[in-house]
Parts: sequence; structure tokens; C-alpha cells
Amino acid sequence: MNSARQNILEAAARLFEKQGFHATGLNEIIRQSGSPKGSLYYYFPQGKEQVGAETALWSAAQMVERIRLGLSSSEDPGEAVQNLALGIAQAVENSGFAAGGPLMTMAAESVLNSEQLNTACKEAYALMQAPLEEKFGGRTDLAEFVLCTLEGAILLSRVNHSGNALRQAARKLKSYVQMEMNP
Amino acid sequence: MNSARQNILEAAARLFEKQGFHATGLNEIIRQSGSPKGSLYYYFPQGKEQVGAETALWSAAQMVERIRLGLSSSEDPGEAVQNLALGIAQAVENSGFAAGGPLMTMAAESVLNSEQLNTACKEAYALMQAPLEEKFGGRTDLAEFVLCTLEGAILLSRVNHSGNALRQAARKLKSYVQMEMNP
DNA sequence: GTCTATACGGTGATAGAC
DNA sequence: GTCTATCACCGTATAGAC
Repeated sequence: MNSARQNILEAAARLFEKQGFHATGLNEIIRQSGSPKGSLYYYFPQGKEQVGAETALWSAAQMVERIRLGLSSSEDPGEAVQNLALGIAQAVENSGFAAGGPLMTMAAESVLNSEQLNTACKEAYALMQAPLEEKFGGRTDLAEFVLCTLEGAILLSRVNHSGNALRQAARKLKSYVQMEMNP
Repeated sequence: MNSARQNILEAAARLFEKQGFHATGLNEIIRQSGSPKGSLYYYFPQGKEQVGAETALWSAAQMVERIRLGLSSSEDPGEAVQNLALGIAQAVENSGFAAGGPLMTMAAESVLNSEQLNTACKEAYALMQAPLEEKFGGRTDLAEFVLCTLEGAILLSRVNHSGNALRQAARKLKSYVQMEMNP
């Protein structure tokens, strides 16, 4: 894949994650990516919306890998989820509460504002739900519940500048998943 | 309380809820509030940030009332939480997925961008956590967990344009709370 | 493919009359 | 207290040379 294009996507992901979609200007993305403005509209002819949509899907693919990795830490689904959440907590803290994925902010900003962006975010969340569902033996309901709690805990951890919400969620999700999976 | 000031706050809350903080212009707020631009800087001398911070706290107070009302539906904490979540699901659906409170979007947008706004969002979430904690007999951990899951479920419901995530969360939170409260 | 220059609208914010 | 006029700036997007 082309490097200039990829650099733009990665810079956009970082900035959208930190400050959101609307607070981020194309100039800022260009500056941080090192690529020229001319290239942006060459690779993304539909402009900022397209950059946003592709960023959402690309970063979801990244997250899927991290989720898979986190979940592989234990055979037991409950413990696996706990480890995943604890890993996220560390990542969020280590980043100075910038991390947590660009999706949450972009998703919240785009619900009724941009259909293209909203659709991309919807797909992105579906992608992230898949590995959870797999770990839970096809239990869609559990996967969706865990995803909701993780997203909420990431939000509150970032707002409170403390990984506590995520660590709390880790413990409770473990026991809930174990309860549902080992009746 | 002054009416022009209050009108501005309510218009801002509606707009921030629908499209976020940065996507909303002061002109738009003024237009919808019916108040003049001169008044905005008279009542909010610190400009947009102050409007945002006060909007967050005001709408948190609104939410506290709705949470209290929802939780009063049952003596049993688990059932009360379930009813609360189902009520939110209905509200979100009825609003065409605009509802869910201005806090989520503003909180996500402001984590590292504006200290004033971030602090207000932190306080706002603390306010909303209080009635849950009370219902759970002082169990801070449970209140925080429920709040995380509800926020995450609101986000996913809005993104997916479906109340399913919230209804799913309602059922699962009920059984989890019952498990923890009635050992 | 890359770069510069630029168009044009909207942004938050201020000044000063009333 | 309210309103208008206006500021300087930044946003996205485009045109056209190279």
C-alpha cells in the first residue's frame, strides 16, 4: 500500500483519537503526516469525510488484532476478557489518556451528521465485536454487552484521567462472563 | 434564573447532544435560542468553553432527575436498573437517536483539549453516579460499572440506530446487580 | 503524483451605539 | 442588557503549474 496514503491515515487516526473529528483540521493532518496537501485530495477525493471513514475502518482492523491478542491470554473466556480490559487500561494510562481508539469520538460526533461516517463506524464496531463473539462460542449477546462496557469504561477512564473504571470493568466482566458461560 | 441565559443553555444542550461541541457554532446556538449574540458574551464572558462547561453540568442535573425517577420504579436494585435502561432505550429511539445526553460527545472531545470542559464533564459524571450509588447501598464499584455500561450502550445504540444494545444491557445489568446484591 | 496559491464561507470574539 | 457591525483567522476544497 502506498506510503503517503498510509501516513495520512495514521496521522488522522492519532489526531481523531486525541481531539475528535471536527476539532481536527486537514492542515493539521497533512502537517503531521509529512505528506503534501495535494496528495490528500489525490488519495481521498471525497475529502475529509472519506479520510474519516477509512480511518475508522483501518483503526478497527488494528483493534481487532489487539483484541485477538488480548483474548488469547487465557482459555477461559472470563479471564481472557479480564486480561483484555486490563491491557486496555494500561494502554490508556500509558498514552496519557489519549488512547482508546478514534472510533468512540468519531462515532458520537457522526451519528446524525454524516451518513458515510456513521456507516463506517457501525461497520467498525461490528468488526471489533467478531473476535469477542468467537471467544464466547457465538454468543452475540455477550459480545455486544462486553463491547458496550469496554467502550463506556474507556470513556470514563479518559474523562477521569484514571484507569480505575477499566480495571473495575475488567473484574466485573470476568465474573459476569464466567457466570453466563459456566452455568 | 434569567430566561435568555437559560434559553442559550438549553439550545446548546440540544445541539451539542446531536452533533457535538466542535461541530456546533455559536451562531447556531444563538439562532436556536432566540437570544441575541450580544447576550451570549454578556452571560458567558468566557465564551464557548464556558457555555460548554455549564451545559454539561446543567444537563447532568437533568439526567440525575431522570435517573432518580427511573430507579424509583422498583425496590429491587436490579429491576430498577433494568427499568432505567429500558426507559433510556425508549427515549433514544423516540428521539431518532439524537438523545443520550450531550455529555458523552463533549466528554470524548474534550479529554485532552480543554481542561475547563474536561473538569466539568468529570463532575457531571460524578453527579450522575450518585443516585446509582445510593440505590446500591453505597456500592461505588457497582454504580461506576453500571454507569460505564449504560454510556457504552447508549453510544452503540446511537451508532447502530437501534435500541438493542440498551435493551441487552438492561437485561444483563439486572442479573449482574442482583447477583452482587443478593449473594 | 506532488506542490503552491487561492477562493470562499464560517468561526470565535470584540467594540461601541443604544 | 441588548444589538449590529466588524475583526482576524482558519476551515474545506479547488485550480493549475510542474
